Amino acid sequence: MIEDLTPSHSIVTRFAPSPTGLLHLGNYRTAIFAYLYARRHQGKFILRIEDTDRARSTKEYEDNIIESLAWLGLSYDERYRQSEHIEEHTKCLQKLIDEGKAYISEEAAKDGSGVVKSIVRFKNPNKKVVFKDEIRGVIETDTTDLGDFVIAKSITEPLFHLAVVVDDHNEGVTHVIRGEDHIPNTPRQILIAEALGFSPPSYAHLPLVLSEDRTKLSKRKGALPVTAYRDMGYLPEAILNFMAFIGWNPGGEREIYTLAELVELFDFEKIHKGGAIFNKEKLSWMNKEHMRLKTTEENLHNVKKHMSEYSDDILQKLLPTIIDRVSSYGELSGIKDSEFGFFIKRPLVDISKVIWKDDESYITINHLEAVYDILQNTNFDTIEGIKQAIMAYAEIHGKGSVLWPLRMSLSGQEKSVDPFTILYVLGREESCARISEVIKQFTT
RNA sequence: GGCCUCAUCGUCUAACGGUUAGGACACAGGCUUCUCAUGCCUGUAAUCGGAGUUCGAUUCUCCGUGAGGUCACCA
Repeated sequence: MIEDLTPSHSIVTRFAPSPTGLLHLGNYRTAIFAYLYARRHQGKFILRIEDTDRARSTKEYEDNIIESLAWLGLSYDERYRQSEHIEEHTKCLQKLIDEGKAYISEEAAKDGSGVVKSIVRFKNPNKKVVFKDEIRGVIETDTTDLGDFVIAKSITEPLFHLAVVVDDHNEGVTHVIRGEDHIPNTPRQILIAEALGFSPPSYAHLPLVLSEDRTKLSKRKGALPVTAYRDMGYLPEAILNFMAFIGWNPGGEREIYTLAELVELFDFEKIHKGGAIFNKEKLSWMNKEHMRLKTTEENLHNVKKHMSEYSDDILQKLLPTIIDRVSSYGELSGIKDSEFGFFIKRPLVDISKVIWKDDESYITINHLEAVYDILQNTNFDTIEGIKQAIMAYAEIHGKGSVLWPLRMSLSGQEKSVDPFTILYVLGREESCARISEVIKQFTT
């Protein structure tokens, strides 16, 4: 299941989510960038499930992360749970204590239970920490006001900062790519790394994905999990393309790229520093662009999932029209009845609406009968052929006068797909049946 | 509030000292059209402010202002 895809591992990046809730799209953008950077340099991409908070981590959330990454097509070379490395963490913790760089402190638990716990605090050397961020340049912090921060709940219960530093080092992570909200954490982690004798990795802090109000995107601001987009019928290619373009751009005016192309072009230099708002309208547009890039087979497959009651024959013939009318496959569930329902269910036609503008009803009947006759000798193999046959007549007698009644008779709707497509999809038999039905209504 | 980070159309962005500041989304108008939807064309719209540096600043520096992030025995 876990496969090693790459021969050279000079660059190692990781995505380190915490399975304590459903991760939203913004969280996954970090994974996209880490993936892109690793693949760009034929490096290694690791998925590390950060479950040191055992109480809040669940298998369900972990599975969702794995599922989401798989759907997006972000393959990793290694996967593990941080909890599997607790021995390593404890070893490092002990080393720090032995060397006087950390100490055990007996303190009352913060949960108010009154229990006294032996937490481990890091002995802050109170120095200035300077690191060069790949995106932001030199960042300098005086760590004095951090105090002796807690690095473990107990010797066997490591906390975030310690676990991250030890794991990144042991896994040979060369580039820590994460959100800007981690900048304040970086000095602490560098301090721990130095105390352990590790040379810290490079850091690249990404600009945040923002909600409409310009604050960090979050679930309560309406951010959805990746799997929700999957279920709404979005294309992973579009999600990838769109998210990669929030805060990054290869330059130039082209906007639609495949994952492979993004890998080719990815580069820290072009990453923005400022946060960017997640714009779902543009995501819709981009999704539609990617739908257009899909093969007929792929689109048919995806459309079927949302229009299961339609026959393969209808779907196949109607596909271009269907794709034109939605920007995600999921939208089909909402519009299929009103837009396409008449294809599978013969409509009730209100003959008062079949007449074009001020035409006399006998004119409408004549046109309908004429079209009916034309259809008898028309080849139904292509829309174009049908159109030519009908238009030869309609051009002479007035397009509206002929086409409107035709379309109304076929669809029963004032607004619908054009009559030629309807004819093509319905076929001669059903089309003529509907036309003669309307003629019959007029004459009785 | 302390510390940190950031700043081009409403939004996503291009421009790495010299452009009528370009593109896309959205919006508005028009064309195509039997209707709807597509498609095509056009338009509205931005360099936060102030000092420098420079022959010349969106671009470099500083100061403001504004915005965001972060200050857990979460990650």
